[in-house]
Amino acid sequence: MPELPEVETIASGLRPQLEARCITDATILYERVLDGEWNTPARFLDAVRGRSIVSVGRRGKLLLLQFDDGMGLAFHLKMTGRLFVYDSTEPAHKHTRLILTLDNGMRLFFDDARKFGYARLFSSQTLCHWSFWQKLGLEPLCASTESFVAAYHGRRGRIKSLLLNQGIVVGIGNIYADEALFRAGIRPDRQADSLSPEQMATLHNCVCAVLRESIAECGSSIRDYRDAHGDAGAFQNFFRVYGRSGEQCIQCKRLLTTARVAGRTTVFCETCQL
DNA sequence: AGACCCCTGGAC
DNA sequence: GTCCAGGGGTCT
Repeated sequence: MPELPEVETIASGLRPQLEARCITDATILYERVLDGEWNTPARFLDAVRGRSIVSVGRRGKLLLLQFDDGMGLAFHLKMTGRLFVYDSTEPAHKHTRLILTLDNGMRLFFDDARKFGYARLFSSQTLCHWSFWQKLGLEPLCASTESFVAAYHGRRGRIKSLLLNQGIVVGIGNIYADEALFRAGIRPDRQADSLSPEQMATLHNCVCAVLRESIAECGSSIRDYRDAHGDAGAFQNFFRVYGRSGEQCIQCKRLLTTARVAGRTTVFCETCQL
């Protein structure tokens, strides 16, 4: 699934196609794609028709369409969600769950093979009752190193599971957790409270570096991810550990180790990461 | 911290 | 068939 760089890439691609457009209609092909207070087709349709999109943004791994009156629509793509804009001739695909029709005749498709993703309408009122939203942590690329280090201070548990915790810092998933920890020379199973502030500062630098480099490559395409134009990203060609279990460490040439950390497959180098 | 759960599809 | 997958929620 899309992590921060992938959602950022999708937002960049959708922006010119959606900004200043009006939503004239919606087609719900899978009812459970709707989340939140407007989670029935009737409520959703009634609330979304006629809204104009003033901006396309991202918060953590959520893609946001902001309307003009404090309302908005949030998409969580989870593992296999995709967003594309097509012209009116494009038929719904096998995994299309939601279609928004625009005032220029184009249509925004939300496709999601595994049905984990959702679309959630929100208003400034309802946003405060959405606990996932309320709990979201720091944006890593906006946070100062001091605030990043402070956010993890006093937290217990393995560092990788804390990196995956969206309540502390947002946007990091399984790929970028492993890649950042390798760059920082930190084992994924290290207890976070055993790391020095200097090591945590290094980790912040590595998190930012890997996220920025991935954004520059339009994200990582392993299986399902495609940007808003249907194109694959290229950052998978630059992975140092993710998906390379059993291959040689690029630094020390020893074989990379695979483990299960925080319930996720984890690849790291036992020599280079301490 | 772990074990499930939500689902589907691809690799083997 | 079995196992795996860019996420996150809940329950023990």
